[in-house]
Formats: sequence, structure tokens, C-alpha cells
Amino acid sequence: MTDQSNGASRAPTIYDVARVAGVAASTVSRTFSRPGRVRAETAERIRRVAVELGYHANPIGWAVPAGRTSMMALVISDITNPFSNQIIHGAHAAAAEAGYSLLLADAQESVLREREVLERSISTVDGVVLATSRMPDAAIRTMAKQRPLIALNRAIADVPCIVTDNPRGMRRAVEHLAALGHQRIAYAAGPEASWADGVRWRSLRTAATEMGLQARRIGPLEPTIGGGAAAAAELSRHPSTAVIAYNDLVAIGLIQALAARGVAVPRDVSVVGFDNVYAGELVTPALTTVAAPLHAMGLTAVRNLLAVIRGARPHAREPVMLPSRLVVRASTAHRRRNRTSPAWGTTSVSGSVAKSSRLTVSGSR
Amino acid sequence: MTDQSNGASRAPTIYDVARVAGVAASTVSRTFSRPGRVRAETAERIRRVAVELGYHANPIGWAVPAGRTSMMALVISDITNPFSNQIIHGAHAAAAEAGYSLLLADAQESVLREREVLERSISTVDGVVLATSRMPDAAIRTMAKQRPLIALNRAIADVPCIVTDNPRGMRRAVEHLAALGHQRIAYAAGPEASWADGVRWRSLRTAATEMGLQARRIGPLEPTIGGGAAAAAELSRHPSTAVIAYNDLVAIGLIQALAARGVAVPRDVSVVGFDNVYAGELVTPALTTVAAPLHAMGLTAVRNLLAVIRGARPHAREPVMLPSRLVVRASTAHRRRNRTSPAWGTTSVSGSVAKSSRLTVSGSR
DNA sequence: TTGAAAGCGCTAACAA
DNA sequence: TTGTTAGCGCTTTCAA
Repeated sequence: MTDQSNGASRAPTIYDVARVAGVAASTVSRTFSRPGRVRAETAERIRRVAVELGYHANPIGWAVPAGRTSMMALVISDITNPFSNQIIHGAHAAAAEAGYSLLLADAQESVLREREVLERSISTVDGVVLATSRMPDAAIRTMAKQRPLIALNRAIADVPCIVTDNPRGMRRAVEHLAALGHQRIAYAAGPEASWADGVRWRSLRTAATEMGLQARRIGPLEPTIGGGAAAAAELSRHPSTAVIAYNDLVAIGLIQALAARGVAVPRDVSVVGFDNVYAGELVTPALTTVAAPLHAMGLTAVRNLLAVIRGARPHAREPVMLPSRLVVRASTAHRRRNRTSPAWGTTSVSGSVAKSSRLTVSGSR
Repeated sequence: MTDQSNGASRAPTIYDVARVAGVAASTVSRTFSRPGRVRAETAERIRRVAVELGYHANPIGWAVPAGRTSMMALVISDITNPFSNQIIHGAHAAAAEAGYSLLLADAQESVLREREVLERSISTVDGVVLATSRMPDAAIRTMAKQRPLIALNRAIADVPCIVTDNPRGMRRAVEHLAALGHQRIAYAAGPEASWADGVRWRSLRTAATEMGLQARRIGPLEPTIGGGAAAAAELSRHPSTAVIAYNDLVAIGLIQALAARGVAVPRDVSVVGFDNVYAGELVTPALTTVAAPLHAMGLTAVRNLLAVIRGARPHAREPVMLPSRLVVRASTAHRRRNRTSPAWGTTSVSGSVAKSSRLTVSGSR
């Protein structure tokens, strides 16, 4: 009554093929790994038997003697974030191109889980890309000792890193807002454990100071739509005419929540995001944002990791910095000069700029 | 001058620990795999040595005798599609919860690449979730013989499948449009290799016929924003007052392209999408869509796969069907009765419904 | 409670 | 060109 129909019967091994074909196991191995070193007829016979038996080389048997698995791990702080999508895509492309498989691990914005998934996967893979890590520097350094590791979107001494030029991007954003006449800029901050958040806030303060503007900080916030909504509440209490958000999601959430309160973007407030997430083009008003080359970052991280795996010495001294640029769309506009503070709480619609946010306001009342 | 600072020195093995601790390798193994079968003192000593040496069990050594790797592959037709995001998320959650790692493979909408990545990973993993596959049924069945496999979003005889209730979802959409007074519905079709596309189109035709409506098909289209734009061109030539799109991306692209031509949604045309992608809530007008429980699908697929891996007999007879529901938002509205065909090409704005799409129109002229 | 030995699927080194 | 042997890191008998 025993029923093995489940495919539970062991897959055929190299020995099965060898036996049926009447050759030594090593010959079978050679047939697949170095063809040419096997007589054509023999190879042919072996190949036929292999197909017949449904033999497929088992890479894990191969990985033991080789000491490497041709897999790399991509540990990412939050898969849900649209931010992740393009990074994953770029990383996967570079990995596949090199014959590597990608082990994906989601940390769900939790340091604990990040460490868990990292520890589980690190010994299986030849290397690790750690994207937007929330772990402390020391923990990351420890991991980096075990396996080749590259940190993405984070700078850590003695660990090869890839970051975007946040300071320059932030400066561009501030210059843009200054040119539009804004004098006080609020920063809707991200998670405290975020390295990028720290850099962005410091860069904003520096740039603002140099240009004679005022900067203040709201948060920390969840790096999500919900976080943006929370920022709106805070912003209502202490208005600003311009806000730079930790990321696009926060910016979008902020715009929506502001709209629900009758505050229109960009009429009353200008909003700038970070990351240039796909949805940012789609929303109304389209989001002005500091674009990070997400796809390129994933790509570069994996390529550099491969180089390290193959024995290159990472120049851990200073992080590889990828350029970022300001994408100006519709969520920023001239500060209105007819009032000193924006029309918080009023619902009057007038002026030409106002038209372009009319919908959002009327739609949510 | 040889410099091994690269961490290239082999990681410590169970034998290293055994030697230093002065015990047999099997004792070290036991210490970690079945504590309790080792004397407390000995175990303690071994553990201390392990930490000291920085020993970490190598799962690939473990996988050889065990014959399983505690990894599963998720092969997905297109990572770029926001659709994928939530599926991946659900799948990862279920896998992690069971102590499994997830090997992610992107097919980039190419049958060829799909087969490649699948073949590369299939023998490494204990099972495969094949999401939105574009491969022919026969090829999938062949793969399913090699390893436990579950198809997501696709029904294949003799292969365990998980699908959403497309017919019911489509019927809801049609009923909704009929109730709004629409009599001709255009379907903006997806890729020809897409199983879901076939089901959706057939369901639309059936539902339309039963309700005495007319249905026609535009496409095939790329399942992207660009595909939606292409549909807009076609739609201009043969107007309809209502369109159901293969997915949300097509719907969004269509709405945008229509707006660029001065056709407003939902004033002139009502548009319904499929999938309930995140961005659908964010766009203007917010998208009416047939929601698939994407996260639940990823979750269910992995859980069922785990069951099969553990020896359960999959009930391959009929696919597991997850419910879908219609999410009504702002991209659908009553058909305007003051004209027989919509105001294609005109730019007049009037009526209360019109207001809610004013922006899109004015913004893009 | 511990040790010795064999074996998982594969490759590499050496012999024939 | 092919076969034999040893070994990758680990677990699992079987003895002691």
C-alpha cells in the first residue's frame, strides 16, 4: 500500500547514470563539466542515459567540494517599500548575468529579524548585499568578516559601501525651494535607525544655513504613507511653506493628508520627496523628488560583490558614491507672496497654480 | 607578501572545533543538532570553542546527507510589476515562518529566461512557486515532476494551482459598469501568453452577453503603462464609454494617455483595472479595480508548497481559488446621457462629475 | 556519553 | 580516454 507517487523517490544521481551507462562516475562528471575530455561516443551514450533517467546535476553536491554555492543573499530592510523593487530588479539582473542566484531576505524594518535572516542565509551564500540596513555598524562589521559583504545605502568604516550622493541631492532640493521663494523648510524625518535619514537631515541643515534659510525637523516618522499623514498633523500645528520628506512615500502621504485638511500642494505648501519611486510620477500632483539611481545601485552592489568574491580587494576606505539628481515635477511651486502664511484651513480656490491641485481638495471633502 | 586579509581563509569546520575541543566530530555535531545527548560539561566546552573560533554550521554540508536545502524558489514573470511586490512579500513571510529561505528568480516576461532561471534553481531547492508563468502547460508539468511545484495565477491540469476568482471579479466589474449605464465595454488585453488574460476576456464576454451588453477586445498589449498608452490610441479610433483593463498598470497608462488627448476619466470614459496595486489608490482619479488578494496568494502558495514538500498529496484536480472583489473608486462614473458618444477631443468642462477629472486634463495640456 | 566509520552527490588528482 | 581514490562539511549508524 505504500504510495511513492509523490515524486518522493530520490532524484537520480551521477552514480545511477554511470551504472546504467556502464562507465565510472568521474566520466559522467567530466561529460558535463569538461566536454571534450570524453570520447564523443561515450559522451553521447552518457547524455542519452542521463536524459532517459531524467538526471539533473545537483548543484548542492557540487557546492560542497567547490566551497561556493553561486548564490548571493540580498537582505533588504522592507520588501513592501516600492523603493525595494528596483533595487531587487537591478541586483537580480547583475546576479543572473554572472550565473548567480539571488536569495532574498526581508527584514521587515526590524533589526531583530534582519539579524535572523542574515544569520540564516549568510553561510549558504558566497556573499551578501545588505540594503538599507538598520543594524548597528558593529554588527554589520562582524557579518562582513564572515562573508564578502557590501552595504547599500549606508556608509560603514571598513566595509565596502555603495551610497547615493545625498548631500548633493539635498542641496539641489534646497536650492530649488529657495529659488521658489521659500524661506523655511521643514524636514519630515524617517526612522531613527536609518543612516540615510541622518545624512539627509544634516545636509539639509548645512545647506539651509549656508543659504540663510531656516530648517526644522518633524519626526521621526514611519517611512510610509502613514508616516506622511502623521507629519501632516504636526505640520498643521506649525506651518511651513515647504517640506522635504525622508522619502516619496512620506511625501505622498503628507500631500494626501494635507489635502484632506484643505491644504493644497503646491499652492499652499511645496513638497519634495526622495527616491523617485515609480508611483511618484503617477500621483497628482506629480512629485518633485530627489532621484536615486535605484536600479543602478542594485546592479553596482552585486557587481562589486562579485568582484570581492572573486578576490578583489574592496577599497573600503570610502564608499562608492552614485550621483543623485533632482526631478522637478508638480508638487513644488512659488511661495505665495500675498500672505505671510499659507491658507491653512481655508477652502477658497483661486489663482492659476491652485487649479492644478483643485481635484485633490475637492475629491476628499 | 601573501595577504589573506580578504577573509579568504576557509571558515572553520566542525573538525576544527572538534580538534580544539578535544572531542570527536560527531560529538560537535550532536552538540548542535541534539543537545541533551551530550554531557553538559562537554557541550559547554564545545560551545565555547565554537564561539572562540567563530564557527557557524554550514548548511550546505548539512543539505547533502539530508537531501533537502530548506530553500524554495519563487519564480516570477516580472519583478518590475508592482503586482509582484505583494506576492513576494506574502511568499517570503510564509517561507520565513517555516524556516525556509526564498530564492527569487525573475523571468522578465520572457519564456526563455523563465525556463533558464527555473532550471538553474530547481535542483537547489525543495520546491518551487511559479507565479504568473508564461511557459506552456507541458513545460510546467515537466518541471513539476522534478520537484514539488505550485503554480500561482494559472490553472494547469495535474499541477497544484492557486488562482483568484477572475470570473466572479470580472462579473462584478461588468455589473458595476452596467449599473452605471454603460452598454459597450472594451477590454484592454494583456500578453497572449497570460493565462489570466484569457480567463478575463472570456469571462467578460460571457458576462456581457448575459447582460445584453457589447464587448470588444483591444490588444494584445504589454502589461505596463506603455501598454495602456497603446490602448488609448486604439480606443480613440473606436470609442467606448467603458474600458476594463488587463491590469492596473494598463488602466493607469490608459487614463494618462487619454488625458493627454483631452479625454477625461471618468467623465468621458470609465476605466476599471485588475489587481489592486498600491499605486492605484494614489493616482488621480483613484482607480476602480478588481482586487486580487496578492499577499494571501503568495502566502497560500508557499504554505501549500510546504505541505507538498512534507509529503501531502496535492489535490491537483481543481485549483485552489481565492476570492476577488471589486474596489470601487473614482475612475468609474455614470455614462453621460446628453450625448451618444463621449466628448472625444473636446475640452469643455461641465457637470459635477467632470470636476473630479479636471486636473488631469488641464495638467497635461 | 562518546568515538569511529561510512556515506550524501559531486569534483579533482592521480593512475592506468 | 577512462577508472580509482580521496575528500568537501555534515549526519548517522554502530560500537565501545
